[in-house]
Amino acid sequence: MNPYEPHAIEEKWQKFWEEREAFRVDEDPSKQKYYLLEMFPYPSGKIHMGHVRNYSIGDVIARYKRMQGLNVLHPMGWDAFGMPAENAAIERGIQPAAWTHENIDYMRQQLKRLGFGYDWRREIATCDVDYYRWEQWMFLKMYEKGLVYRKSSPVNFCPKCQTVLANEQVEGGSCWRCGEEVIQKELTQWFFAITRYADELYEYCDKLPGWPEKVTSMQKNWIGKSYGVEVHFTLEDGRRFTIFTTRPDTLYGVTFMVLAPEHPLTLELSRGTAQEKDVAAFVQKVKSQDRSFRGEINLEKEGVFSGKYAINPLTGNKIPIYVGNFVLMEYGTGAIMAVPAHDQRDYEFAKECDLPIIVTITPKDRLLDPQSMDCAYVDEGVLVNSDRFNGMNNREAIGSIIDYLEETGLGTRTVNYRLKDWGISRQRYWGNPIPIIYCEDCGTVPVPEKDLPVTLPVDLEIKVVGRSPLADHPAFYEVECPICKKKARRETDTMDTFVESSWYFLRYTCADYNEGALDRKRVDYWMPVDQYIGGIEHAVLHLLYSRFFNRILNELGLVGVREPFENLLTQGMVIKDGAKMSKSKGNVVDPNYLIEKYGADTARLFCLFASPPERDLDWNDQGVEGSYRFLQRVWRLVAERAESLGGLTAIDQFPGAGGDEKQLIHKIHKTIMKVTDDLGRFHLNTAIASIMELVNMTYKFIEKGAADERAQALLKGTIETILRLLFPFVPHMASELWQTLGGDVAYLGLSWPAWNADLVKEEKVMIAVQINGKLRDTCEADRDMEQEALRDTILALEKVQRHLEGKTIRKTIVVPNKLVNIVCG
RNA sequence: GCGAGAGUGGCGGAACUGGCAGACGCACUGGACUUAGGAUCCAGCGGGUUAAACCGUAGGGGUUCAAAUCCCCUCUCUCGCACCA
Repeated sequence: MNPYEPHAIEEKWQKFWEEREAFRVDEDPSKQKYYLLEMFPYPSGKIHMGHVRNYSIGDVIARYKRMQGLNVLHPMGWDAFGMPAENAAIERGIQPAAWTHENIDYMRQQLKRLGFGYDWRREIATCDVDYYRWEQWMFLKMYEKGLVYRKSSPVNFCPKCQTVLANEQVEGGSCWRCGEEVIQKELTQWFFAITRYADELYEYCDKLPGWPEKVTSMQKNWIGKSYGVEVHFTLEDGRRFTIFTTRPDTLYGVTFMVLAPEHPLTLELSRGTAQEKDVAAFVQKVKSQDRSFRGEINLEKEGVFSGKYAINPLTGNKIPIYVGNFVLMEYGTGAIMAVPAHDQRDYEFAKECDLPIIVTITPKDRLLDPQSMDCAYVDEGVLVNSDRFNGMNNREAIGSIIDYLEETGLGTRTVNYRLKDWGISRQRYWGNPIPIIYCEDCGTVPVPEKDLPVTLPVDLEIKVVGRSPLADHPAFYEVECPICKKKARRETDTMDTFVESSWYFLRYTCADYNEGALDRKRVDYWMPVDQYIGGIEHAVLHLLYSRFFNRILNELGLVGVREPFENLLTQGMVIKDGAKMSKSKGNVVDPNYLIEKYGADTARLFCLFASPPERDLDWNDQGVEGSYRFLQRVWRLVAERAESLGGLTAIDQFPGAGGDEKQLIHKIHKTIMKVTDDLGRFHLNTAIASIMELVNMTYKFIEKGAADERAQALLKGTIETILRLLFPFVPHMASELWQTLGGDVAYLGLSWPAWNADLVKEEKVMIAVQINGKLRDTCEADRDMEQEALRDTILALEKVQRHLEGKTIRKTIVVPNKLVNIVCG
């Protein structure tokens, strides 16, 4: 017997697949398609365990679906633009392009070494002109439709990365990539009008049954849809200003208003009043505080009187207008009505500034006294001090008051969203150039389609500066205006790299297409993605952007579907010693080391066996040993008897089988059923466990003799089933052993075993015998045995008799083929 | 605070619609084979007991013949959002 030598075997089969283009796939309308996608990696240098896990899961599913006869698209590519390339270039004086392509070459080889089966003809690197040129074209189309616009606004800026970040890319006030504290900066930049799709993106979250609820709920949370009303308050001079509230039921309890420091009225109102200086100073102070400080939850409420009053439209009361640090310009209208009796923040502010409190909702069981309240009353109750609405339940009052406001023209029913438009300008070099030209006479001019692509120059020196290095590269930015032909300046910002990842899955379907961005025919054959697999960290970023982008491309007629990803699987992180693997923690396991020591099959198997895909995987070196041991056990099982089994015709059943043979036949078919079922639900760990059981039983079967030819044929059949079930998980070993047994390997990769339902059922079943719900005995019985007969058998059992002694049977519950419960007392 | 999810042996984890809790693996213990074993094989492995009884799925109640699973309350942990009006 040859010993198990993973390296030689793996190299052999990888070469075999490569030579035959085994994973090449073409559109074939006669076959059912299956588009399986894993999130493409950033080419940072080398593959890490998170990738190994992600892609192992994907590879199992892809191979399994192929074995089931589906036409499987399983592509791979590179999210190749981004800052690490630029940083590496600055540190080492090399070109980002060179650095990136080197990394890609290395990592591609690593993926191949792990035996993942991709259709490499469809490989994409987003930094290639042939990719990003189409994105520029899409930008122009969006520009035509008014879905891209430019505005000046305070933006999140990471001082370390020296660039702008979208709202989604700020995590708790820090940069999502480097963790540096984000500051606010006033910049003019380009925005994608994602808010126009806010409602649809929100509502469709409930129409994505194949997505984990966690993800859709995070997206809904992020979009932050809330129903309310815009209410118009009047200034003393008669001018109106508008606030947004979700609580119109508390309108009669408004005792003051608060404006955000950035609100356009803030400085204006105080002008010429005694408050002018105070307000100006306060606004200055708040502006100087950075965002994370401002967002601090326990930040003390501060504010100053603006010097002016407003009129409550319902009561006619004159109420003071304040400027407060807790009101955000970005949400609603940047101005609020304050109801200290029923809103905790307003309450705190009222206490701070000594403002009156009017109760308008009271609980049923007690009276609220504004003097003695120590916090706002926010629960349900009945309206008081609310004129015609007195006595109503406050929830019902919301609708009635809104109706009244609309009738009288004092307010409008509105829906407000937390989601902001997506700022995509980045002051960096290694990204997709925004195809825009600024001309002194003609203004903002989109690059004409015929002039695309705007190619990113690859011959410039890269330094750390607070703006794109392209801005120091005249050869790039000096252009002539496409309209007037005068000297003009090219936009030097590049696009957020999340733009590239928002449509790469579409380009895979037609990666070689060069007559346009997408070949609709092929896109339509493959889309939507049947199964998407990736990390939870992209729950709102990439996944939300992609849903948005796909809608736009749908409207541009490039894609037929509205939602790009039918089913989503979010795999957990790889944990070691209680923390996510990271260089700083020093708990990284290098996939290369694993491959060298155990081979790719073991690395894959362990990643899949140690825990179910959605959960975090706790890395355990001894567990890897266990997986390795199992594979060796399988190896020995087959290799030791390959010669003697070689000439036999395998069988997985025969009529009249009995004893051990019957048991084994049953186990074969049951295992096929179980593994098939588990793979359908992504329970890869339990699928492996049941294959292990079958292997264990096969060893037992051998141990017991099984010398005659029929038993040997059955043994061969069992082994073949094991190999076919194992193929998606450990394709190299399965192929090698299959071949050792004289099988056609091309066939192995294309045949998922079927089970015989009759053989899954056992003739004898074990019945659990309970007395008063407690297990007292077990008993073998014939399948589907007559209930009366079963009852008699069980009552005759010694242990049962002992427990029944002196008692009367009240009831007997029989669960067919499973359990009998005798109730007595 | 809001939203989502989780809590099962020493560990990773099983148990689809309520029906024998702990599959499979790791670790551990004993044995076999061996000059040797960190290889392999056999046996054991929730607590408890000579054996049983009994106790066990975060804790407490409930529904049910029967609950890890369903309902209510409490606790703990993880994740996301967070002065969102």
